[in-house]
Amino acid sequence: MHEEALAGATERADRILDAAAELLVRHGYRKVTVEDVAARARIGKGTVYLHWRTKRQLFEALALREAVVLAEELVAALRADPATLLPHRLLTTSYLVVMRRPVLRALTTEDAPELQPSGLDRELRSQELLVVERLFDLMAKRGLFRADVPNLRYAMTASTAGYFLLDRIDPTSAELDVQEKADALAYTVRHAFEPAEPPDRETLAAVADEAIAVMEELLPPYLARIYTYDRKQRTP
Amino acid sequence: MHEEALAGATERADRILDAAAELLVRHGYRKVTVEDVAARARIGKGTVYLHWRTKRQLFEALALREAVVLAEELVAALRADPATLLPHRLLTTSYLVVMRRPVLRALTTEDAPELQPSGLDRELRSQELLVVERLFDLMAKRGLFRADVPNLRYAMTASTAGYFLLDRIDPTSAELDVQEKADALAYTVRHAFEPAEPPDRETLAAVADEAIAVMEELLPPYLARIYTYDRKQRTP
DNA sequence: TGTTGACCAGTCTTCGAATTTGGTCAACTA
DNA sequence: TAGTTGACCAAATTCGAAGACTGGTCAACA
Repeated sequence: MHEEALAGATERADRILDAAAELLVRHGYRKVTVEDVAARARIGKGTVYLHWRTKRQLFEALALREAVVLAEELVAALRADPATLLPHRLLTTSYLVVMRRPVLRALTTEDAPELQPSGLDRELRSQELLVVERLFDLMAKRGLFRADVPNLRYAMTASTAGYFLLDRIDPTSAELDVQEKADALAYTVRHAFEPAEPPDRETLAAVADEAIAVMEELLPPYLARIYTYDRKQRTP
Repeated sequence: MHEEALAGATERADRILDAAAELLVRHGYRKVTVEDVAARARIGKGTVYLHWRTKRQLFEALALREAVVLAEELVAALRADPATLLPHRLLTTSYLVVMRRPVLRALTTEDAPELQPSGLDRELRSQELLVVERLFDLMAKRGLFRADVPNLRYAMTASTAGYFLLDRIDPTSAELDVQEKADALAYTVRHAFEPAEPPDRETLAAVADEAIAVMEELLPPYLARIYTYDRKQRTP
């Protein structure tokens, strides 16, 4: 790929990722072959390997692209209304985005251990963890969480996980529609972890800006990871 | 088995179930053979089939026996202190019992689809569901839950499930010890679903009695199912 | 009457062959 | 010459049949 074609290159990368996405939701990680993806993107198999070193990195790139979309949606929502930063709103927004995007849904629903974040290299992973950590700290410090929650991180994760995972286990939960579940989630988070009085408008706006900044810090390395050929990294 | 030996019979059933329990926690449902269980109980394999029609029913009996223990522990706790009926206390008590009893822990942790409640026959299952339903209604009606929770059942299930399932998925959560997790669970349920003011002592005691009655209704059919040979039922 | 283990049919495991697939690279094209 | 490709290879996966195992039965036994 020569300089001039770089734009076209990430364009092609996107086409490949589109193909991978389509096939992933239809057949699941295991049953999708690199050749299928290449064929669907109307390119040769070798060309796929000009973008990523392994099948796994290809699908990790797909997962990252979806993560970026999620982050961008959150940022957009925060810009439109800083009150989106309230934990229950942030959570339900995320929940709805995940459940409405087939790929994200497949990634959380289908347990493809190959695609779990553990597959990512340490730098990026720790960066991501750091962001979550920083967001939590930021929000906690600015009074978006009640101060006395024991093991806040764990409590949030555990209380929230069920909403994402339950349909996998208990078919009963399929009866409710996504919006109802989102409402239940919102209610739970709101009452379990938020203070009675939300912060006033100004601080909310200020913290939202900080949060946006933190999240946007994450995007460049993610984008780099998606579209830049990585000569070293080779997740084994 | 003649009349006189009936006591001895359930005694033997218990010995078999003990053997099954031991082997279940060690090797998991799949790897345990009926012959192993019989050998460990120092009886012939055929004898196992004098108690239950299938391997599956044997292990369902084991699961039921554990459920009975759980119910009894709850009843005991309720008798000792009616305030145990407060949702956050009821939940954490259950959680701690489950996590501290290897068999219950294995049954919830290890996903042996054969042992999921779905395996039980409709009558008993619906009876069990009915009990949960009735407990929920009872508690809701008497003010143990806040009145405005949307989809209370689902919200409770989803918010709670993560605490039982998370270690399976996210090894990070293994860092906290059981008591800390139980505390987090208690906090969450307490704030998410309970009213600011708990019911007064008297009504609490009264409702606890009702709850005990409801739960104890469940025990006889369970016990029957565990120890009575069932000539018809044959879960396919 | 109560117990058992030999026995049977169906299932699961094994393991080597055959096929598929991830990944490479020499040849090809524009 | 930069960029692309599909034939090619080794490794992994699937397939299939032989064999082993296990759930469940029941005639024989205690």
